[in-house]
Amino acid sequence: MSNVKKILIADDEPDILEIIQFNLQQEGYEVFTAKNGDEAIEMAKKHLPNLIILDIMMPGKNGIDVCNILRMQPIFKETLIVFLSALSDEGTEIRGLETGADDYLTKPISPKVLISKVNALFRRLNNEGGDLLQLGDLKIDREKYLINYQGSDIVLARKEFELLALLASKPGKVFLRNEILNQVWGTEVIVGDRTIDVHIRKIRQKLDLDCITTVKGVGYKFEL
Amino acid sequence: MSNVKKILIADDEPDILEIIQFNLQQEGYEVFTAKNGDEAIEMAKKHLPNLIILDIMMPGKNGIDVCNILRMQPIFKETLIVFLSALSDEGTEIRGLETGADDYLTKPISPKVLISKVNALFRRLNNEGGDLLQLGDLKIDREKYLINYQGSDIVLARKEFELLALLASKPGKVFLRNEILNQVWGTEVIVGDRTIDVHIRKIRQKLDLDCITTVKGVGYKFEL
DNA sequence: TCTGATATTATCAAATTGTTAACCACATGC
DNA sequence: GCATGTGGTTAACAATTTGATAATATCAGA
Repeated sequence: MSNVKKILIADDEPDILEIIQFNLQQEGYEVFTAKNGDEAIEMAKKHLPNLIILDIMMPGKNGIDVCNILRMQPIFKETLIVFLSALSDEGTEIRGLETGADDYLTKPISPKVLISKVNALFRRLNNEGGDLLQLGDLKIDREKYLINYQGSDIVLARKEFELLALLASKPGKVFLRNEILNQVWGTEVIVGDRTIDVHIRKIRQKLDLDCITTVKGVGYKFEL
Repeated sequence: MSNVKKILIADDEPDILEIIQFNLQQEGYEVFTAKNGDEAIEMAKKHLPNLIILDIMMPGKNGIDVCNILRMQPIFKETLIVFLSALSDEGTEIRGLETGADDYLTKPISPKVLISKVNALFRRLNNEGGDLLQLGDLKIDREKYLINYQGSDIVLARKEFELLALLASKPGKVFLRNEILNQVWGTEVIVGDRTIDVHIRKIRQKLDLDCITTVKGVGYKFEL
């Protein structure tokens, strides 16, 4: 996962949208916004955020609808989703959580508390990877930007490193080309598809270990 | 992680302790209780619960102290910790979350909501498995894009995989040719009917398992 | 048996990826 | 300022795989 976490906020009140956006940006997150449910789904598909904050009551599709729709797609299974609602109704809260949300927050909420909650959510998500991956003979140190295979260090360029680190973060999982582009290159930059191939090739070359498998028409995966 | 989740609740009010314990037990969790901070730490070490619910204000060590002490030990790094407090003070909540807690709940809280929250926390922790269908000897791993039959992996091309995954998603259900076209090929693309047959054939060939039944004039269905 | 539907096979077109070389931007050291 | 090296991207072409279709064979039910 790239360093900067992406957060999508969906709310029909521009003021709230702006306040939350500002505060989360201050905290170092990359923030996207949506004014309604449909826009939220569109933005989610486009930017593949790590966390989505959904207002429940929005014109058109409401937050719970959006959550349901997203959760049906495998690519959003891991995505953190929290509701942010003025409704402190017990039934709604339960329904929200059972839809597959990770938390249910009620308005009004102070920016500081919101940030604490967001940080807490990410803290746990991050822990799954850790800064040092060890996979058989292969060690990947994200902090020191170092690869070590069978005791000897291997120098990878930054993109190569990030690409390998991403794939290795979930061995076996197939990363779609889209996912890779979003995580390694970010949503801003647009690069061609061949670019990924070339980097994959370089990694395969430097690690003569045959650990990256092509899944044609889908993406790549890491496997020892 | 074992099947039955263990939960430790620490609160100095016996009534609350009992209500929560009862409700969580009803939900199928194994519940331990502690009446104060020291007891909480002792029970945590003894039973290694998956989730600890801590009251903030307790005689002796308060909840935040307990959280701090536990989080220092590697063995409790993965343990879910949530605070449950009558203090809705913003500063305390932030401090609690920054201590390394996963959530901060405020009393009074309805048992149903509490259970929803607890379930939500466990849901994410469990997700390590990813999404895979298991049908007898046949495993379909959508994340790893892999078919495994009786222990050996089978490689399917994308359309083949998607087609099989679709049929297998509802064993027994007959999928009309139209449905299949819509789900696998999308509404945009127009392909002939024979195309489906050919893909079905390839799947049948690769899995020598006879699991796809033709329903003449209607469609196909998956059955073991 | 006849007929409509599906299975099979071979074939071709299209899509996807691998590979190499070249290019540009940028930093470094002379 | 100027050569040099590195990293990242792209273009161009080769190699490969996949997907779709047509043609033919086969099957099941009326």
